[in-house]
Amino acid sequence: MTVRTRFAPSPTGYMHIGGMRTALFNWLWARRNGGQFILRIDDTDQARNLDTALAPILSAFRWLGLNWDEGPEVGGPCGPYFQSQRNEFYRTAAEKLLAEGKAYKCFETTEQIQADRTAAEREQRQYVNIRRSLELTAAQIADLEAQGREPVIRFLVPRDQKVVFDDAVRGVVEFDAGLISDPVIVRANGMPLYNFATVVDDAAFRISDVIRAEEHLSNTPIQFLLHEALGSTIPRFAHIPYVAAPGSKEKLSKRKLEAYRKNPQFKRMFERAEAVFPRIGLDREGGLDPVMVEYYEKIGYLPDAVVNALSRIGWSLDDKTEIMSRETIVSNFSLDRVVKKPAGLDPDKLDSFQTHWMGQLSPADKLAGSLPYLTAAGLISDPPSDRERELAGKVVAAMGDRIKVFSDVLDADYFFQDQIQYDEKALQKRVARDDVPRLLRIFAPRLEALEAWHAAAIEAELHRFCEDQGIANGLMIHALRISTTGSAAGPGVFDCLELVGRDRCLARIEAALRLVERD
RNA sequence: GCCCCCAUCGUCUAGAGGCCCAGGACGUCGGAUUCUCAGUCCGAAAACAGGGGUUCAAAUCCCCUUGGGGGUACCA
Repeated sequence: MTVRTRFAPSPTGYMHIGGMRTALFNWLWARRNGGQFILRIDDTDQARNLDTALAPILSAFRWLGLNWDEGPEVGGPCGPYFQSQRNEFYRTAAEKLLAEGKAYKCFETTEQIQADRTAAEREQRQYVNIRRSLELTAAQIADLEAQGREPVIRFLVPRDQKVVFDDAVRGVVEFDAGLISDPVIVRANGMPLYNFATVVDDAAFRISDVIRAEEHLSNTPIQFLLHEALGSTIPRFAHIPYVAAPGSKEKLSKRKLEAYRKNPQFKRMFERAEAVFPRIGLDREGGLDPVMVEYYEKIGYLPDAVVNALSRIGWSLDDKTEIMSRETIVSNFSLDRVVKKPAGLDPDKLDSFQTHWMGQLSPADKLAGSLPYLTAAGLISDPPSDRERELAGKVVAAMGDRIKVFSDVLDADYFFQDQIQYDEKALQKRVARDDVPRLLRIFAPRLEALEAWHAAAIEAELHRFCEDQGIANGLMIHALRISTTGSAAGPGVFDCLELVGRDRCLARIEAALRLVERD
């Protein structure tokens, strides 16, 4: 049997990182088995603007390279792939169940149901709905309908059964159907409910493996029974652990964002967002926080790093392998190596994957990834001129693995701007000390007189100077770094000087000296 | 309340009765390299939730306790 998996997002705007992990496992399982991965849009509660809510989700899939074989924009033989357009299928299925006596119209009022529930609670037993509507005669039903009472359709759960299925990650799981309330499968307004629409569609799409988060485990007996009632082939189920919030075992939720800020690692991510997004013209509205896939894209993570990190949440290849290419993951992924306990996304570990995959990038790719940040921040023009592009190339090369995420290139803004900000503390520590200002005043003219302006020549000149003066190289090196870049950290100082350019170096040394001497 | 699931270093995990006084990775802490930062390289500390069984032998199997989590909708 061909493996067909699906992921069914609701169009809610941005793509949740936990949901993406579930999608990834579906995608991996399909790819691993040479099957198909299907995207279906669960938009049964309608409303909302579908296009604006769906576009970011599809774009997140594209960014990560999780291509879908059937679904929105690509179509496929089982379409339509929007549940809102599949109503006739649900209606037909519901009518079939009704006709076979496997479902019934329920006229129960919400007040009555509430009362039944309260009674059950009082007796400390599981609430199971009372099937009063089943007692109604045809005449009574006709009467109620004539009164304009709109019934819901409930699935008649065979309560004498035990539902047993072999979950690919949990093993054999057993539920007592006697404890399951008859689920509403069609609302009074005619719209289907999740459990029902899912079953009808999974059958219609010939889904072989339902891989989903474990919060759906308790939906499974209902879906199992529905499949049986409909006479469709029951898919294999695999309930993978949900992605936990940082520092807890709770499900990661976008509603609890404020609490996550207190987690040290997540705090760092939020701070990075605050530092980067305003500079590239993004506000932090719209869910650009570390719970959403878009955050990682906009900060400048590599899809391969994110896929690598996501694949390791609840799954491992063996006892050693951590760094895995997409191909390695695809060819080794298996459901029986998925763990059962919830696991959190570790931002530190993500960063270490990121550092690794960034290191694998060619200079050209690194530049290509960095350029959009430089243009968005207005550091170079859009599109960049040849000169800007050349400078950017050199800067990116000089920055080396200091660029961990593409937006880190913004740390090198001093190569592109005339005006720089001096790091006050560093200035005090490295320039405003001992003899340094005087030495800088003597050294500046020697820089000015240098024949060729490149790193090696500058370095040679500096060494000569330090020897003449009988001082340690470090003294001048630090002073030069701070005064020409404003920053205490960065690429090798001679590269910095070369890239800043002679005129700007001289002007900045002068500016730094004035700042220091003013005190 | 009821149903279901889960439980190994701070974190992600390896471990499916002897290979484990528990292995790897991230993080942390030391040290080396160095003009800073980043990186790289060495090294260290760090875990089987508790209690009962079963067995010659248990992190691994069973039971109980505790703890965590999910579900219990005309949400998905």
